[in-house]
Amino acid sequence: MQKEYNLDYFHANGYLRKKCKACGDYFWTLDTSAEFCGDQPCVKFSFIGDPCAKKPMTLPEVREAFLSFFETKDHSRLHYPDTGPRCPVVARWRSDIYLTIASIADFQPHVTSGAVPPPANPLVISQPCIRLNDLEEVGRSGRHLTTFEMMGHHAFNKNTNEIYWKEDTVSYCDEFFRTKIKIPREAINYKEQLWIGGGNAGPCLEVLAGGLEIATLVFMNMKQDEQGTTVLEGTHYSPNPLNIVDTGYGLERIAWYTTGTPTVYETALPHMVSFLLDSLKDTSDLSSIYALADHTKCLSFMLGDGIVPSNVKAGYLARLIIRRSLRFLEKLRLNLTLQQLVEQQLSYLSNEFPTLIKRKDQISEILGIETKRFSETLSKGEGLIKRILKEKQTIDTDSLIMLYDTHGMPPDIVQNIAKQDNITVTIPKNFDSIVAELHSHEKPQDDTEETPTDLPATHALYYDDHYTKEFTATVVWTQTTPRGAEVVLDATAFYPEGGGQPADTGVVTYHGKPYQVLHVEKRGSAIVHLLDHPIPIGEQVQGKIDWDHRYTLMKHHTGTHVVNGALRKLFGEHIWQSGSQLGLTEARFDFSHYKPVEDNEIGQIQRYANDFVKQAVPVEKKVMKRNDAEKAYGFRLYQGGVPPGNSIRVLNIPGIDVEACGGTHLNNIAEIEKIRVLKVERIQDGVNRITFAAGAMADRYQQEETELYHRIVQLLTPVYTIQTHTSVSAQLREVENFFSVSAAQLEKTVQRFLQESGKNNTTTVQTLTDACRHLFDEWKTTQKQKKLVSSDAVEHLRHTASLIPGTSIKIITGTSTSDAIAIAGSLISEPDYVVHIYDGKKLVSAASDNVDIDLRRIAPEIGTILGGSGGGKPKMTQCGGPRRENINKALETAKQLTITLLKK
RNA sequence: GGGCUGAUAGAUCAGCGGAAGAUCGCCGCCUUCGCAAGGCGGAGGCCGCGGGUUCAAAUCCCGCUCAGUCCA
Repeated sequence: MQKEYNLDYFHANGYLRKKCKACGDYFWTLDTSAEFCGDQPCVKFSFIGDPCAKKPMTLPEVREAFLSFFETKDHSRLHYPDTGPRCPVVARWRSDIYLTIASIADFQPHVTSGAVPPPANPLVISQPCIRLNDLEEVGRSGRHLTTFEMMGHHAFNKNTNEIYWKEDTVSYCDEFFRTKIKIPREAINYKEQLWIGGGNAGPCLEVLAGGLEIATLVFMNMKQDEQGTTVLEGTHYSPNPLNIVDTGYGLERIAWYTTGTPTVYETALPHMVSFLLDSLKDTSDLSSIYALADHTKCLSFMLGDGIVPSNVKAGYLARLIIRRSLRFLEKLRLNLTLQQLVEQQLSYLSNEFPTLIKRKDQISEILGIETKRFSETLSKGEGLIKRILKEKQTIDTDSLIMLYDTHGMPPDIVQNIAKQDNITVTIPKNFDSIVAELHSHEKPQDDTEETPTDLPATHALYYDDHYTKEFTATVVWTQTTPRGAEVVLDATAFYPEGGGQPADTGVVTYHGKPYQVLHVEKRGSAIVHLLDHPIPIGEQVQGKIDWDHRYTLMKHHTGTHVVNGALRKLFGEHIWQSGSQLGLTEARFDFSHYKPVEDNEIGQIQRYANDFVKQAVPVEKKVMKRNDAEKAYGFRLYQGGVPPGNSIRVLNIPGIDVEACGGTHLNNIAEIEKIRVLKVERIQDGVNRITFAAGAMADRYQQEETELYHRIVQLLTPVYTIQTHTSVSAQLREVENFFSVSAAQLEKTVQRFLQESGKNNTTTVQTLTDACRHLFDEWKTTQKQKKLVSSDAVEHLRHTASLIPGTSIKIITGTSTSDAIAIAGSLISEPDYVVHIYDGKKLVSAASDNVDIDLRRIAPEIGTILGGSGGGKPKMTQCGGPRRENINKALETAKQLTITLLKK
């Protein structure tokens, strides 16, 4: 490895290779007396209060110095449509991470693997990054930040085309720090290290000054490979097709080095720190102030770049930061809301990052919602804690874990609440690992790896023309499986299942005989047709897809993009696809949004979508170079996932929606005809699902809905005269809500309420909704009356009482039309009674409080006579069974058994 | 995506196979010059929806819906 670092540049400039006395690692230095590598913990910070740089610099000054310096060295700056010179902090172009954690992350995995050429080469960028790994240290350590900018100059070298490699990289670094930041050469050491991360590895030099790592120069030349011959930390690596210069210059750290402030926070977050200090009476808790200054910046980027708080994925991370911030706010007793602080932060960031403040209103709304939600969670949790304390007098580890894992109560908050009752709660040291252990049994989801096949590739005719219905092709491969004959053709118009679009159906004709296409799927670059009958290799066949089937799917697919556009128009740029499934009768589209969709918004979505359809916008379908597409449309392209490869299919509906999409689509959105929203529901925190139908299917739903409406009106007609019949769907929704049932159960439910209410007079009302409300009230009244005991009936039964000889106890057996429990209860409110009452459904036995009897000893026997059984409490039992004809015998037996029981 | 909770009065919850409860809030009366407090009384429940088991389900079992929360 040593030769990896043996650079001409070091030798030519008089650098010495030394071994650190503390850690034993090697480093290059001009300082002949240097004994230590210059990294922590081998040395302490030496620049605080005593910066070696000539003058303090601000973040924008350092950033611009860096970018323009590398521009003079032929590096290009980048530009994206949404975010300008940077990528978003939410890594939309990657499926393996949620947040952008390094400048090189912008180019992984496609550029670094060599599949896609870099957007420029070499290039320079200052990329805002978010890392939550050392969250606990933020504010406390004086140097950790969740949000920072990693400045990088990157060169992607192919063997044939080397831009530059180690020598230039070190030379640029030296020149940049010497001339732009004005750090004396002697103050900087270069430490030899190995860099491993994200499936790549390579030698690297850490650039150290004053005990601070101000840059890392990585020479990424290896990739993870089981066949590889290089073994690093137990993993095999082989040479990467590209030699990548991956540098990371810490913007905040470099600036900090020039200012020498007590912590990095005064330099990285100068305005916010002083704003907080000015707003506080007690400024002693500096670490909380720093953390809050940091977290509000983190939130500005997260929410500004469109993350919607949620209990999953990136949204969960946003919520984590929101809740941590709220607790710091509480701890500091700051008289401001989180909303106000983030607004403040946004105003500080607005010059450097103008896109963030555009979303200010939504960010504020989100923070308002989240603040309220957290306080609700806490107050619920507080009640729970109080109850546990009441019961157990203490909170053991199990409860502590339960409170956190199930109810989101952080242990230190539990501790504080218990303290109010003078109860000490100890948090076990391994609390975090206990929580981790709880979740460790989950199996990691195995990504469905495509089994590599050597099937012959199929030419996809549906991409040549999305409207291809018939074609001629040759069988190039076949095999028979239990589910049918698998056939690969040299070309096909049959669309294989994928991207939420179901497979095409239809027939393949061979020798004049049509064979059903049962399923179509993609396997590698081959498209496999599942037929009900085999066809030999080499034969020519005619394919014909079921056009009705496909055309409906196309309407739904293009419709989905239009609905996405409508949602974005109504709600804003944070709308992002989180799932999509097309069907024949309907399509559903899941999207991020920070609150449930309100009823009146459903109509608005539908109106926007249909307005778009009326505009008859032609749909552009084109294959684009990935870089060109990203440059033109931004990362919004990747709503439906990130396709691999250098070329991607872009579906652009100008002014409405543009996405990378592999599906088949209409030529003009007018062909959608119409869109009807069927349902909007919240499927997850922060995610809503909209279900809609397009074209003829929309009509069908409308018709079904109207029919349902009229059937219900018909049901109600005998007792309700409904005068107006408008907004049928809205009314049905309202009524479904009111009875808390789904549309499928609505009829049944209305019928049930009609029957149970026993209503027989006619009432005139305005609408169906009014009728249902009225019916419900009637039903309630009836239910109450059933429970009411008629005093006449009670008195009548009381007159039939007979005294049990030799006792003061009176016995009553009889039947009643109202609830036997109520009647019996009323009879035994006076002392000395034992009663057996039957109401047609059950036989209730009950005894007055003063009667010494255990009725449970006879209840099963009485029940048996009725063909069932019975039981209950000593002085109140119930029994029954299907054989109602035996009731007289049962009552008589009850009487006899009671007498026997009492005589004992 | 995977767990774990929960759904009962307007609110917070108890009950966890045998007459739907408590506390707060609400209404009325008593007390007071008036208010608060106190005393007495009252109204207010499809026990989330749909099935199943049982003589009997708020309670047990299975779906569904909604909500909360943790992890990646």
